[in-house]
Amino acid sequence: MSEERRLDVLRAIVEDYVRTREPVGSRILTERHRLGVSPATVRNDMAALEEAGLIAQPHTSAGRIPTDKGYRLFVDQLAEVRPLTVPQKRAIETFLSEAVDLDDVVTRAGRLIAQLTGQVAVVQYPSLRRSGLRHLELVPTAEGRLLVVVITDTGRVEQRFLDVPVGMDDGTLGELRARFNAAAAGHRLTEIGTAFERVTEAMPDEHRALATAVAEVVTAALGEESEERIVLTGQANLARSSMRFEQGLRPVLEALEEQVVLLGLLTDMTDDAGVAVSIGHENRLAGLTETSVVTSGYGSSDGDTVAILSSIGPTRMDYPGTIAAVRAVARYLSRVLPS
Amino acid sequence: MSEERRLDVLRAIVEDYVRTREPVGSRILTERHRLGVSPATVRNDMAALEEAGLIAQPHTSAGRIPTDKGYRLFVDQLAEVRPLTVPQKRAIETFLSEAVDLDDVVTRAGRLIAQLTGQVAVVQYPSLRRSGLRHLELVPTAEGRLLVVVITDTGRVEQRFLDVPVGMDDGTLGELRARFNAAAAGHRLTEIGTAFERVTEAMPDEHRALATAVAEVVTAALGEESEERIVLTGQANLARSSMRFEQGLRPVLEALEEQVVLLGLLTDMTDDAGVAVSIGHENRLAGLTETSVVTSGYGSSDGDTVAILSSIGPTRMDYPGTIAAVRAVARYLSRVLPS
DNA sequence: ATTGGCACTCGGTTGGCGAGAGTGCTGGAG
DNA sequence: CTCCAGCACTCTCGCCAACCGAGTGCCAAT
Repeated sequence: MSEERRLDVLRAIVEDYVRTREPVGSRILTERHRLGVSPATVRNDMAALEEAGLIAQPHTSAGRIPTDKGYRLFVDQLAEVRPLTVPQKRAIETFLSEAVDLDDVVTRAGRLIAQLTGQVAVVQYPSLRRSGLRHLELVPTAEGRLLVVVITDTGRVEQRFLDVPVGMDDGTLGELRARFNAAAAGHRLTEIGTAFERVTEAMPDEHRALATAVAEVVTAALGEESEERIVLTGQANLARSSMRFEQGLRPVLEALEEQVVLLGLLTDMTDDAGVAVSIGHENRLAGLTETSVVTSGYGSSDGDTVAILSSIGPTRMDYPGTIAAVRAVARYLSRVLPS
Repeated sequence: MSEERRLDVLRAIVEDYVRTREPVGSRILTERHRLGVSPATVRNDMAALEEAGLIAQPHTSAGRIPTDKGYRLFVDQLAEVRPLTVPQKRAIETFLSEAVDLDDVVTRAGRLIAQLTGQVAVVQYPSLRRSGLRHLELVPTAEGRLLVVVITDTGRVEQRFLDVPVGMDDGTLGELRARFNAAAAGHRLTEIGTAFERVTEAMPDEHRALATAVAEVVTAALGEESEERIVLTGQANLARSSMRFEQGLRPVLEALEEQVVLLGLLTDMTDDAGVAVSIGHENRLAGLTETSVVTSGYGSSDGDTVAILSSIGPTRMDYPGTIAAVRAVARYLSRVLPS
């Protein structure tokens, strides 16, 4: 009983089941896959695979379907990488390069993933905490309010209002702006706290209060976990006939709306290098036990990960295709990101 | 055969059907609604209502359900306004007032609507074209690129990159910024084109090219239809057991993802005054023929509509409750919006 | 105009039956 | 030791018939 053929059988089962979404039996398998052996032999292999927990049968007299564990083995060892077609690559490139600002880049990336994979796409905005500061702007508004605008080198713009008790003139403001910008230039947003401290200390007494207030607002705004934003696209794909979830799609949609939790999941599973896959019950989120998640980090061209993008679909998904699409978009995105 | 009682019957049918989501028959009706007449009489009224196209029966021996036309009559004449409870109002107020910036306001408004109505919420960002300009910022980035940041009085921030062929010094940039800001102060974004023209004409020759380029980018960016952004929340509500669509929810989800078309629909149906309702086939969008849309404009406290928010659910929805929720959120939103 | 009575219609459910698909097992061949 | 053909067994699915109940429409009586 060759070990190798058993894996061939598993691969054949996964591929067939993904394509037809019907449990696959021994006869069909031998007809469609030139395994060179008879159905009876395949049945023996199947029994072994089932014993190992890699496949299961929905009911006694039905074919087999892969288990989560089976998919895992398939993804790790059996799946053949299938690069995107040239037209697909070109489509990604042109569609992304047409984007006019960061919002546009992120939503377009989402559409792209949703379209290429036929599944749900999740794209995170470049994380503030992993970005650098490009520019800090202070805009006085009518009454005693100050608008603080932070522009990162990944293109994000954040704004906060600040109530300033004392009046201030444009000169002070200009100086403040210049000093802060000089102090922060090139630093990661997480590191500017100390740089700002030096600035505030150097300010003349009468303006020190204002300076500390600004510094506080900026660091507070950028430290907030809640400011991690994501974009969701392609939910309509979940309702396609090809996706039937045992539990219905309610739990899935609900899980997707818990953006904070969802983002946590994605962050945890993404290691810096390349694409990560989480299958079925490997997802700690209850609503996603019938789905698999394929994610990749993306970032500036120097390889730093500043955000995550991913595709979510049923465990019975086209893993090679999805992985290829996610990887490709992540790469192009890294190239296109303002840096 | 009193006309008035016939309408009572219609109202009773709508209310019962909305609550139980089951076709309602003559017996049940008399039991639950103290109409003071017997089932047989109700049957006669029902026959008349059906003749008038206000109700229908799914199959011969089932109760009646309202038609789109029936809902329309109900909404226009029969529905009793039901104000929100005090706790609900308070919840709206506190939840919205906790928002830290415009993004936050819009997403919170969406969550609120989705939660209050148990349906899908659509919230449009304040339209650029109907906003005023608060501040224009020019930020030079490393190479010969200029980042143009536009801040509106509704709190939106838009940004565009601009390639500038010639070198430029901070002084020129500062002057340009000052002039543009002075010229645009207080104007609607749609009107700043002419104001900008005067600025560019007044510039010395060597900087005129740069000035026109900036003016062009700003007006182009703000004129784009595509820059109308919306936020969608509560899709998970569509999958609740209480919502069964004949055609499944695929067409609904698809319609919701066509953001441009959807926004067009909402814009068309919103008249400046108050809440508008569009029922079933009144929606021109094919995917939304089984749904009803309740929208309201919102804007700054002076009553101008700068954006739209709405709730979308099955035609069999709680109209009074939905209308009340949409109206309330729109009002609070108008108060909270920076102005 | 309203009402009680009555025959009728039709969808939904239940139970039984047969066909088909797939399995596990066993015994024999290479 | 591996492979394979044959066979009995199991279980789902689709079909059909029968039945039940809810609800209607109509009519005659008040």
